[in-house]
Parts: sequence; structure tokens; C-alpha cells
Amino acid sequence: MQTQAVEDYLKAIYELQAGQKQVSTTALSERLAVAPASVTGMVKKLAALKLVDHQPYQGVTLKPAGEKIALEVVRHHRLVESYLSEALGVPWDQVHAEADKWEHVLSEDMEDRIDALLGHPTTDPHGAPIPGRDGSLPKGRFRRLVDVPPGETAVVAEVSDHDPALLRYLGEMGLYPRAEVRVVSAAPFEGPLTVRVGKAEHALGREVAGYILVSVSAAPRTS
Amino acid sequence: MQTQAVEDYLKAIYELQAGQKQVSTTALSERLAVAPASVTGMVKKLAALKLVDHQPYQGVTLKPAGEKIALEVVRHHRLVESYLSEALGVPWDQVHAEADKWEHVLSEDMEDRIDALLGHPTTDPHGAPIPGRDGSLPKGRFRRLVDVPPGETAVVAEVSDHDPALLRYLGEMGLYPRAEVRVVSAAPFEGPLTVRVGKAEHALGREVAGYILVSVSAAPRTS
DNA sequence: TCTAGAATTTAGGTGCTCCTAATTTTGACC
DNA sequence: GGTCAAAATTAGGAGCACCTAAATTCTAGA
Repeated sequence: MQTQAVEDYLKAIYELQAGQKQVSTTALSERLAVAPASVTGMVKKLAALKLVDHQPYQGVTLKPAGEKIALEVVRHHRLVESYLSEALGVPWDQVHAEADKWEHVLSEDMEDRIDALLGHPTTDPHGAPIPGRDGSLPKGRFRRLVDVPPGETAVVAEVSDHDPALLRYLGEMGLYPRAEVRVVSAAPFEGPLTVRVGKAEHALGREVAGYILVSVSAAPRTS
Repeated sequence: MQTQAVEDYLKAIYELQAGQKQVSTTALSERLAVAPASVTGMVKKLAALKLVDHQPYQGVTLKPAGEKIALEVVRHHRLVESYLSEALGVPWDQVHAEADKWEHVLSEDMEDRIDALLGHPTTDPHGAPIPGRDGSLPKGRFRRLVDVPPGETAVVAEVSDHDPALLRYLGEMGLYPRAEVRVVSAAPFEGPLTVRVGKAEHALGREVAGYILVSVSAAPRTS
């Protein structure tokens, strides 16, 4: 049987694995708000279930079976996020927390109903891609807003969803997925970016700008 | 903290208490599909939490605090049932099982949204009353269909929701809440009832007819 | 009133997931 | 190459909700 804790660990490993090969015990313990020793124990269990590879002192990696489960959980999570946002009008800074609970009780039948009702969405309210039932992921290539040179215009593709306060802040500025944003200037010495969204300009810290992924689909102004 | 098991026990006690004063260990163990010894253990815990009264060997009763929690869980359950049925089109024989999982993850905020979206319903798809946020229950006085004398016409108010097969059977005959049903005749020696629903007549076992509650709002034919 | 059988509780355990404290391993710097 | 701090693991437990098997208590019929 697949307990909730197992699902939570696999999902966390999956999300932390983006980028790194290996996921450290510490990173997992922070993400899951659990003591490092507990992580070691659970990781050993997951390794025994052949869901992850564990090199002691080196970190964990998902094996195919573990990744499959992780993708199912992520699919549930993002479908629920979309559903809560669209059908129930839940503010986008709250959907993540709610979905963390709902993702574990969603049957396949409900999943299909929600998916169909929403018209088979491909991204959640934060722009994160929703895996298909087969685990396929539409892998868009995006850049971080912080890497967009001044003068260019881009379209917000995805924003980090882990901090509700950040989401509210972005929401106030209109920085939702699909919003057009123009990098007006970038202050030197790691200073803030000035960006234009609609008719307003905002100063954006580099860290925040790193949490925003954009596609540069809009034609850059040929001065 | 209020674990899922605690909620399940309180809800089960609440539902079994309808009629009897005391709820027996055996009844609970059957309802929850758990060994009788496990029930004793949990009941002691609930008693320690002052949620129930426990007379050893005599059974349990809900105390006010326990009833309050039970009513909240029941409210969640029935709201979710209604929502699944109306918004997601889940067949009425499946909503109960799904709601058993969802009832434990529904936040107050979601509860309010669902309640509003449905227009503050007062009964679930099986006709069972939905408690108010304050725990109030609109207490209709209904008769069992089996007690309705032949010749009378009644309106289905509520049907038992614990057996999906029974619900499918009732559904095929059109015996939903609000359906008009006429008792044509009752066979002697505890034999079946013959009832008319719409244009069709059906023979109904007495046990099944005991699971159907009706109000006799339709004017009885004055021969 | 006695007693068998049913209902209930006690006793002793299991698996799961978490904890703290102590120990081991790693890796980077001198 | 040695040292030392950070990271990870082992050791030993705790709480929860469940189990089986063995008492105990209740109740109804002889």
C-alpha cells in the first residue's frame, strides 16, 4: 500500500531533483519539516520498496517506479489547484496548501472528471505543467526573468508557488502567467530590476525575479 | 489534535445512536470494520478526551463536545456528497464512498465555498439533512415506506445510503428523493409491497421498503 | 439460581512515522 | 596528510491505531 507519507516523500524528491541529480537528506528534511534522522529512515524504506536509489551520505534519486508515483501525485496536485482556482474561486495563494491535502484523496475517477470538466488543462494556476495520465510532461524551455536583458519583453510562463506571500505580492503587480512584462532596466551591483506590467512599473528584487519563468515570445522592440 | 480515526468513530457513534441511547462495541466494530478490542481501546481514548461517555460493558454515548464534532463531520460529508453529485456528476451510489475520504480534508473555507455554490442545500442526494454550521438539524418527521398502508401515495424523502447496490436498484426504479410513490398493495405474511412509481409497478421486499423514508404530503385518494 | 454462550475488556504486540541524542562519514581548508 | 565542522546515520523511543488471544462480565434460558 501507498501511504500518504510515501507519496509526500516521493513528490518532494521529485521537485527537489529538478536540477540536481542527487537530493540530500537535509534538503528533504527542510522541505518536509521533519528531522533529518526521520528522512534517513524513510529513505531506507523507499529504497527497500525499490522506489528510490540511496547512496548513504550521498543522497537519493528517484527510480522509474518512484518517479511514476511522484508524477501521479504531482498531476493530482496541479489538477486540484486548477480546479480549486477555476471552479471554486479559491485565491491563487491558497490553492497550493489546499491541494496538498486533496491530492491524497483524489480517486482516478474524480481525477478524470475534474480533468474533463476543466477541458484537459496543461498548466496549473501558477503556470506549472500538469503531467498527463501516462506521466508525460510538456517540457517548455523557459528563462528566468532575472536573466532577461533590459529592453526585452517577455511573457510570464510560471511562478514559484511555495510562498503564499510571494504569490500575493506578484498578484498585486499583475504578474500572472500569460502576463506581458517588459524589463525596463537592471540596476548594477545585483540591484533590482525595473519592470513594466501593463501601465505600471515596479522595482523587483533579483531573488524574486529568479522565481519567475518567462518565454520571450513577444517580439523585442527593434529600437 | 483531531485525527481522522477520532472523526470516524464519532461519526459512526452519531449515526448508530439514532434510535438507541447506547451504542455497543460490536455495532461500532462492524460499522468501522475493526476488531472489537480496537473499539474498546479507542472508546477509552474518546472518553479520556471527554467526547463520549463510556459505561464499561454497556456502550457509549456522545457528549456535547463529541456530538459537535460528529455533526461537523456529517455536514462535511453531506455537503461533499451534494457537491460531487451536482458539480461533478458522480453517480449517487458512489458519492458516499468518495465523501468518506473528502470529509476529512475539507477546510472551513472550502466548506463555505461549496455551501454557497450549491445555494445552501438542506439535504444531500439521498435526502439526508445537512446540519447547519451551528450543528442545527432540520428534523423532518418521516415514515418508513413499509409502514404506509396500501392505497396511499407518498413522496420519497430519504433513502439509506450505505449499500451502493441498493442505491443502484432504487435508482433503476426511479425511487429518488422527491419521487412520488403509491403503495398499491402489501402481500400478507411479510410478503413484498407492490408500489407504483410513475407508470411502472414494482414488487419491493419489506426490508428494502424499510430503508425508504417518505412523507405523506400527497393527498390520499378519497375512494 | 445456576450456567453456557455472547459481548466486552485486558494483555501483549505490530507497523508506521515521527522524535532526540550519540556516533560516523565526508569534504574542504591549512 | 591532518583536522574539524557540517551532513548523515545509527540507536533507542514515543504515539497512534490497529491486531490476536486470553480473561472477564453480562444475560437469558434451564
